[in-house]
Amino acid sequence: MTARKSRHHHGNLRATLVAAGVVLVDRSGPDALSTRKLAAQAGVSHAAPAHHFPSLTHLRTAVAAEGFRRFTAAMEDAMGRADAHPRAQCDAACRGYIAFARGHPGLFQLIFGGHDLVREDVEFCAASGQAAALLSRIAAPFAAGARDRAAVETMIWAQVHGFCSLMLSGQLAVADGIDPADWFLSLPGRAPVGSDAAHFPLARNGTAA
Amino acid sequence: MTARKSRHHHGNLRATLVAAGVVLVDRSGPDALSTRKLAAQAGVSHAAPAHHFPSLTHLRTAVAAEGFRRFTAAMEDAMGRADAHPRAQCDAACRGYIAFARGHPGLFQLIFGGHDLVREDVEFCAASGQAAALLSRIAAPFAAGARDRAAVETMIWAQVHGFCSLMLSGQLAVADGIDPADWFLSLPGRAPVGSDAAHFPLARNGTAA
DNA sequence: GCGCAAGCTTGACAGTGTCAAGTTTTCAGC
DNA sequence: GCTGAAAACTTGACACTGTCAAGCTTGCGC
Repeated sequence: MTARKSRHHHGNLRATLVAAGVVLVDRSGPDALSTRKLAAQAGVSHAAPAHHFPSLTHLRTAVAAEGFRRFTAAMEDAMGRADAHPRAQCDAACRGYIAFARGHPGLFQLIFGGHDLVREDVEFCAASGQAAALLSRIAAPFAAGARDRAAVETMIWAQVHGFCSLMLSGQLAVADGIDPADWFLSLPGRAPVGSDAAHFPLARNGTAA
Repeated sequence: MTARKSRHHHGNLRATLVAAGVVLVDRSGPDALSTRKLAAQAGVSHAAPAHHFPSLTHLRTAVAAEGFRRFTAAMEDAMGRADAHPRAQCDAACRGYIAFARGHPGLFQLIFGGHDLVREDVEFCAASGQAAALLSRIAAPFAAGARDRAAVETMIWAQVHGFCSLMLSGQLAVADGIDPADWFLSLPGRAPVGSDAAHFPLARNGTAA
């Protein structure tokens, strides 16, 4: 189905470019993305991508959207293999978060690293919105009111995201032989805390509830 | 002293390039950095920077080192204007952290955004080491043992850094009219928590100690 | 005053994104 | 089943990028 014979029309160029872009970013980082490289890899001329993406920024945005989908999938995957208990689900999501950042640093940095993206792109918004919705769902059991909910969401996200971000930028060295996710989950005072006593199997100081 | 007349020798090119680089990154983001642009701005030929920096990555690293120095200065400045109490110092450092991220998003992303940098550069290591040392000093009063100290450091840094990082990448919208630093400092469960009761003027649930 | 090294220039090269114009293919409407 | 128009792709060009190889200019130690 892909590139039957070697015709003038590729038939599926847009998807091919995005897929190749994901691989390239994953391997060589966000800055390695190049319309000409992807065009060559897809076997088309250097200007072909321009007919599917108005600019490199748009192509980068499409790759980032796919990155967001895989990011969400990483969390959902970890959650699917965990207990249904709210705290276990939250911990699992954090594990998925950290695993994605470690396994796909290029995509992680493309998504969160402040690169030039078309932030109002509908596909990108949908993909990032799904990730945000997942975080929101995880935070819900730990919050009473709307303000609590925003606060708990922010804390969960900020903590795990800051941990990943610092780890990737080399500012936070985790000792050899220690799994970063284990280390993160063992940190005292990790969110959610506060009004979540009912869903919190371990008390804040490490003693059983 | 700068560029006397218009001589062949600039006299202070290295420092001039870094200074112009800081301004450029501050204005237009890390990706706008270009040896030719800086050369033109300094009034020298396009290949002149190569005699002071082996590659663009080295120039970028020098700019990042200066960025780290200003980042540290922003925290120290806020701390200087705050009470000497450990908790007040920690809060002030967070305010400085957030103020720097908001005021200089380009430099913040250059430093922490996973860009290509010469991480073993001595000047860069010194600059980033000073920031880490400051964080360590702030965390010290809240930690009992060595493991606690690393954990508290990690939590403080991860929380505020994640908050800033998500804010800059547009994933975390702070309501209009609310100061992001105020909102962050008001979050329940913010580190340091745990063994810091003696230095914690407010109890964890918001009631006075 | 001389010589040499450092600092800077000029020119070139391969690579990039983007535009304009031309060619090929697909497909809807008759 | 043909036709014309639109979509898909190519070719060529342009300005821009980082980097290299030469050569020129200047300052400074001797």
